[in-house]
Amino acid sequence: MASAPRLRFAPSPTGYLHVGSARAVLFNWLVARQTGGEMLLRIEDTDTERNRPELVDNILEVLDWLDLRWDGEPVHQSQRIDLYREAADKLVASGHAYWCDCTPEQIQARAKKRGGPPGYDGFCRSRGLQSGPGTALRFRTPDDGVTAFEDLVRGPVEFPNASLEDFVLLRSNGTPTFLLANLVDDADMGITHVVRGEEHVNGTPKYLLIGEALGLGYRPVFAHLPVLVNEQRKKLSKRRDSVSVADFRAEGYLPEALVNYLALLGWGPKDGVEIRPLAEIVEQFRLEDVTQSPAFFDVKKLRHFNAEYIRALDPEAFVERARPFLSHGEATVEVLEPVAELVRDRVRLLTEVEPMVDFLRVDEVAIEDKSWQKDVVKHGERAVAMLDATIERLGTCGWERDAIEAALHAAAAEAGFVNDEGHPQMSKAQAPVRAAVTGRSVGPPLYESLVVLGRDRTLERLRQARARL
RNA sequence: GCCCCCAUCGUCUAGUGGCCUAGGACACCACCCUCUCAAGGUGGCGACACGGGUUCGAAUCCCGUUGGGGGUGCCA
Repeated sequence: MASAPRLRFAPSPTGYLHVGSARAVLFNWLVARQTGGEMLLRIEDTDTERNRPELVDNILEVLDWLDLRWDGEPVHQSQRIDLYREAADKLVASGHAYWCDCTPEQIQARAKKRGGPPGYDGFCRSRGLQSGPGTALRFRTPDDGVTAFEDLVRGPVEFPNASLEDFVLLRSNGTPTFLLANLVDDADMGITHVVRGEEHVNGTPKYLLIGEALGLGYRPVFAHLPVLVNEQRKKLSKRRDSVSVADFRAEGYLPEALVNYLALLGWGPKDGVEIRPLAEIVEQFRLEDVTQSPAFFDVKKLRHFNAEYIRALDPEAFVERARPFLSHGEATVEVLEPVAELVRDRVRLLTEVEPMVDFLRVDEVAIEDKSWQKDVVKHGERAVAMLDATIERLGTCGWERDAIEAALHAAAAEAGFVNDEGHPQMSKAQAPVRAAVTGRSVGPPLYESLVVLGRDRTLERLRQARARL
């Protein structure tokens, strides 16, 4: 009886979770959800030197934010060391592994002297060394033959064993390396699909060889995803590129938008519909359809997706999602609520909300120099007339949207902002008013904004601007 | 050096021998709509890296070249 697929995401806590890893999780998760299988989480923390336990929290937290949940409890390799040592012992006993006391310097020096390819030369293969301080355990790779495997995204892959060096299984401090722990755990956890980054392709024959030597009869299905690259077409790196998922969260991206976008890197739905519910992606996703070429992470397109997702929110939900990004809390929420829909349609990031409505909250608005020049000073006498007429009309009109609109139309006509047919030219006439009241050239629709601002504060700002002229 | 891989608009992709004078999306440009800005509408710019084959026919298959990437660690 075939059991349900088991996938795994196996990060090492050596850095914050970045978008490349997030995509790897997503693809694993998609397969798990689609097949009714499981996605397990395994923390690969065998390298005690670089390991930063506090980063595990970041990884878990980010996965939770993305809503890409794992099944069961996370497995920590650091708590399973005995398992790997046991496997190592078996390999020594069967002659598949041997102890080596060469230092990296010695290995390098010999390679240089030899003039050939760098890498370990098998120096200790037949020295019969015993385990001891300063000795690492190496795997004896076959000298001939090939190791082949089937890859869902790249098809059949073959490696000549002669190109494989005798790699380290156990460090001289006794800790297992990635290859050993990875294989042992995948087999032990019953992982059926290994879906991971392309950078692991070359290590796969070694992984397989360990399994064979152990007599495990274990053979998962592989899928190596093309790497994500930056504008220089280099693999995304945490050092060079700012690609931490937590940073995107802080910038005001919605997890749904990020996940949707990530799904489209290296894969596309047959019908070409890009922005769609995750459930549909789960249904349509196929590892076999994943592209083999690297993909550039395009923030501009992500931003567009984000704007679309924000616009799809209903006003109440929008306010809730924006809430964590409002540094003045309830005071901002109060002024945002009446214009929530108008603001929601104009922001691409949640961090853009506050600057857009701040003029409604503050007591005194600072007018940006650029706006003052462009929208007021440049219009000269007509701007003066517009401000005067507006102060006049808004002082007495009713204080609701339509009344305000009518008042501004009348003021525009009075100030001479009219076209050939005598209709008010509001695109120009509103500029001085907007600048005076909001301090900026762009923002939410003016009439609705004034309703929220209130008559007193509106008039006060208009008078102050007028006084500057 | 050696091993592995990739190659369609600027970017993400559709395309699996004829439906392709190559489709969509983002970006960009123009116009329309319009109280600013968005959104929306219309149109535009824009690609099969190159050279050989195979075939009646190639973006699609094969070989080579060029370009790019990944790996080559007592990192994962």
